[in-house]
Amino acid sequence: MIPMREPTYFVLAALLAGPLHGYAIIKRAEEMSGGRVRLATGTLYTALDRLTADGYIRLVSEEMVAGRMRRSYGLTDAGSAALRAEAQRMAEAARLVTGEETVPRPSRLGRKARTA
Amino acid sequence: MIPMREPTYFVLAALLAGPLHGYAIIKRAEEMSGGRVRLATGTLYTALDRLTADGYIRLVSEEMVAGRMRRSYGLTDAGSAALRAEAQRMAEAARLVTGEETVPRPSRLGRKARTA
DNA sequence: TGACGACGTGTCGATCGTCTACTTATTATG
DNA sequence: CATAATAAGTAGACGATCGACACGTCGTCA
Repeated sequence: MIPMREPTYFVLAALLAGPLHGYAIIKRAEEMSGGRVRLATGTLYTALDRLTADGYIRLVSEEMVAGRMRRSYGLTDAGSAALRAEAQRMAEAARLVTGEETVPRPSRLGRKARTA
Repeated sequence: MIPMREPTYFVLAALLAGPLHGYAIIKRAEEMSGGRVRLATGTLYTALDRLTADGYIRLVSEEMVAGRMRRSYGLTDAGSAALRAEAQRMAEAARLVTGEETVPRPSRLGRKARTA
């Protein structure tokens, strides 16, 4: 599944912090992208079906709210791996043009030995 | 023209160092991507027409070689700008997932390289 | 000599994700 | 009372890509 289109990428990215339902994914993607990425509903719901069929996300809950189903989806391990692989690919492609290097941001938790 | 698909991005990226003809673009894109990106001829030649119509590249030379046209294309200013904007977009999207930061690589040659 | 791979440009039909537009329905705001 | 926001979903069209095909040259290897 390489490469991924932007809407698909943001659907997965929106789920990084935990499961969300459809409409919340649209809002989260918009927020993450600084307002730039606005998932159309037609894109979102077909993407949810496709990503579920591909095993990248899975339905984690179905609750009835105001007489309507609210379905929440979460990343699977495969989806998380695919998302990270895609981020890696984009970073490398971008580097070809920007001439910049990426350095790991120092995390104060679980600091590892710096591999210079 | 946001976002760009990967083949389109690599057609433009291949021209960063100067004009190339069709087949050379395919080889350069493959080389730049470490062998991963292999532009199909159907993709390449339709992309060249489209990018020319959009003003991102332009025909810079037509020579007869072995009874056949060899057309070389070069980036326009608009194409160069679009390519950099796209690289920027990808770097930002990647950063959302990888949790890394990009730092400018110190260039000891010309600062603020002028768009060829 | 004949086969084969690399070079080189180009077309065609199918595929697939996305987009626009539409539908349905509840709740909150003016 | 109308409008916006929340919420889920479908249908048809569009556009970039892909694989296959077409056509021809050049150099190499058996």
